[in-house]
Amino acid sequence: MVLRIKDTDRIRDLAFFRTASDEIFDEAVSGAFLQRFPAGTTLLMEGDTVDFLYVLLDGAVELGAGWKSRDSTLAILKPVSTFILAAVVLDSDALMSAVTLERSELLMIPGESLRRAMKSDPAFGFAVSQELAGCYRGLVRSIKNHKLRDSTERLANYLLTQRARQGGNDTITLPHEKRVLASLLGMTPENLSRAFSKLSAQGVAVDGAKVRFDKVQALERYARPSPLIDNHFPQGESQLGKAHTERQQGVLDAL
Amino acid sequence: MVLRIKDTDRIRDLAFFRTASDEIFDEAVSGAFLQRFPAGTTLLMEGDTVDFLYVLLDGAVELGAGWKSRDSTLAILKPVSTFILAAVVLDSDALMSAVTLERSELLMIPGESLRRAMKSDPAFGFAVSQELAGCYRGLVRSIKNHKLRDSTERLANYLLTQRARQGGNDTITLPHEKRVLASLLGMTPENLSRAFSKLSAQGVAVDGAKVRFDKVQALERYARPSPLIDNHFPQGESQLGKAHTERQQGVLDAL
DNA sequence: CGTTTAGTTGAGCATGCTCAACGGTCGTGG
DNA sequence: CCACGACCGTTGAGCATGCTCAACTAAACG
Repeated sequence: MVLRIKDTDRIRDLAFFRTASDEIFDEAVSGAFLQRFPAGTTLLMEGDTVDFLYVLLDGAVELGAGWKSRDSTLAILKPVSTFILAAVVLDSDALMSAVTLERSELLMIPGESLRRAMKSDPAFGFAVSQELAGCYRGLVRSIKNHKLRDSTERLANYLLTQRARQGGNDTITLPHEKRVLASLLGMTPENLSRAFSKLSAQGVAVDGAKVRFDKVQALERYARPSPLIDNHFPQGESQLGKAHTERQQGVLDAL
Repeated sequence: MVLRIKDTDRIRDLAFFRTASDEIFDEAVSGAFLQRFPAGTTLLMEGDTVDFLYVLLDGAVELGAGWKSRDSTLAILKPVSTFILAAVVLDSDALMSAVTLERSELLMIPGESLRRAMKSDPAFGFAVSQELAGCYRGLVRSIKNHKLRDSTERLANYLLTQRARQGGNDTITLPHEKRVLASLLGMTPENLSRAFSKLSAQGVAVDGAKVRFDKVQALERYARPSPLIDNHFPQGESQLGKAHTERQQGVLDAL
């Protein structure tokens, strides 16, 4: 399946395509195709050789890893996110497996096209470096979130992040099932329940997927969000502009 | 202080300088200088704006982060490693603090020079992307190591990695103090002691900084090292060649 | 209606941390 | 040369966070 006109529009606006010339864009995207997958599809297993850069345009994808009968969620991606860019740049194999959580729409760009475009246009190469650097920093934030905070603190900060993204209102809707949210925050569903109960002391009231904040200040005092860990700070321009310089939302969310 | 001839030679051979032309190399390195720091020097604190790319040429550097009176070691770097490359590429502030653990020698390359060189030479830009991608993958390995293994398993794999790096002999020398090794492996010194005792069942005998392996097979059966987590696998060419395509030893070691 | 699945709640357990005490080594200074 | 102190490493006891296992409820779906 070849790209249709409107498909290219959707990705033309991605952080690392926006600055590219039309020729470079065409080169990078040559051989790319758009594909839909049902929920639960394994796109990639650990150790597989990586032939494509994936761009999640719609749906949700879980990145995970396993060892010796244990396995763990490393990130949950929401549109628009690229993934396994690092493996593509190094023409190497995947360190994480990727599975669709919902019916999803993905753009698949041949790795060789991408590498060729990087080598022929320095501005495009620089844009890819910026994307990679953003992914790296997202991972660092994620590690800090996990190592410096206990599970209830992670939940509190997650809720404040969602509040900021959903308009700063006093009530939000959780974007995932609670079991998915739990793995995103690095805990079991049981512990997520208990963490929600603990936060009732900070005015957090849960009803299904709706969460109401009755004492935002108390919650903030408890959560102590930090611009060095969380990525939702108003500092300066619009959050969208910020989100564009440092993307890969999923990874920054993630545990 | 200006670079002397032999200093440039030492960095000319770094993964992302090797492919560059002399002109680009000079441009990237213009304004760079070499500096020595005593042990315990804070090179960078979280949140500082980053003006230089650091290259550790000798000594050891700890990357860490803190929040709300807690703090944690994220990586320990050994020569030759770059650090805070991602912040430099994005011209952003530091997400980690950097402290020398020993007397150390560092090359400091002005961020602006580096970004200019990336934008003017696609081959150099691509090399920086490769370096970044390697750092990213090092972090992913590190997270997997931490989330999928308990502390004793991490120690066992660390010992096998050291054994491979030190020539596959039956006895190795620990390259760090045990307290540093503990933080590298993400545990307290007390627990490191206990983990060593547990591994005596697998033929691990400790005497100061010397470790002897009496039952390597048993240790390997226990540790189950994986090329998707550990970076010391013989797969194909020389390990050095492999280490060059995917560098930043410290980060891959790290917790 | 039964069956399934998500979510909650409770009890017990395990990994790893804190705090404290103790032994050994090294370096300094009397 | 020895005494002292500082620090690393070890060992033990108790504790906390988070996990497993199990039972139970409620809502969704056939």
